[in-house]
Amino acid sequence: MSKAVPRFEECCHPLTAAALDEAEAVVLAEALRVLADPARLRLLSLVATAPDGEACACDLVEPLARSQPTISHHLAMLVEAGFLTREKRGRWAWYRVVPERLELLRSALQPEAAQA
Amino acid sequence: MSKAVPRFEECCHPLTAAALDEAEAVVLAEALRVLADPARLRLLSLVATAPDGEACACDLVEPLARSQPTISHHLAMLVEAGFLTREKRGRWAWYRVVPERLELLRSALQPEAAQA
DNA sequence: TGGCCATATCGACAAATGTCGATGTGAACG
DNA sequence: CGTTCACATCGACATTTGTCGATATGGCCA
Repeated sequence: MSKAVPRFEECCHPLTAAALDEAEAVVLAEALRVLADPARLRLLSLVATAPDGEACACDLVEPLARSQPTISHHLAMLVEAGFLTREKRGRWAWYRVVPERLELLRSALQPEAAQA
Repeated sequence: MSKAVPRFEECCHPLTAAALDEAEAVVLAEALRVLADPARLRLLSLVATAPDGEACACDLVEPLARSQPTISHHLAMLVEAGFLTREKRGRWAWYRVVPERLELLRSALQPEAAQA
């Protein structure tokens, strides 16, 4: 489940510009799959709307109504996929969204996108 | 796997505007999950780039390198989720993309989206 | 009408995934 | 130091999912 080099640029060849080959489709699908889960969408949403744009993992377990290991697992997936960054301060882990990563995905869904 | 009323409007509350509740997250995740597969992304891409914006199912099996039932299954999912429309003409089934549906999804990933 | 063709549906199965409880790790604090 | 706390990792398990071959459906044509 871990990649040496997350190839984000390859991720988002626009769907409607040219037919995707299998390799491109796999990379894009992996990115979308990370978002295609209610728990991870809510985590992303919670972090995005948190004061100062960052949220502590300790504040994310309760609202999700899932166990702490499960939350930790989902956060790790979001970080590995580049949608979140993690900064450990003392005993706590703080998360921030990476807007550029979301924008990259959006560009793949864009009609007639000029990926230049 | 079939819904009486596909609630597309509920689908795409912007992630970064307000924290998603579980129900909203489930709907959005379902939409993303449909796209989070290489075969379905390639189908969408093939239809989008086809001449006159429509493609016959008969031309989609070979490039995908999967069996005919598998292609049919993925096309059905894309239609049910609203990303494609199907029109049966004679013995053939013709598919078209629904750009508004993709745009709806894009709006959910939009930072600071004004969903008004 | 009978056969062929394109597509959809069915049933099955291996692989992937979300979830949990138990446990490991490492920082802070008395 | 030993304890506590926040978080990550591990191992397990039930469910979901992508895929296939076999078969059903329904239009077209000789």
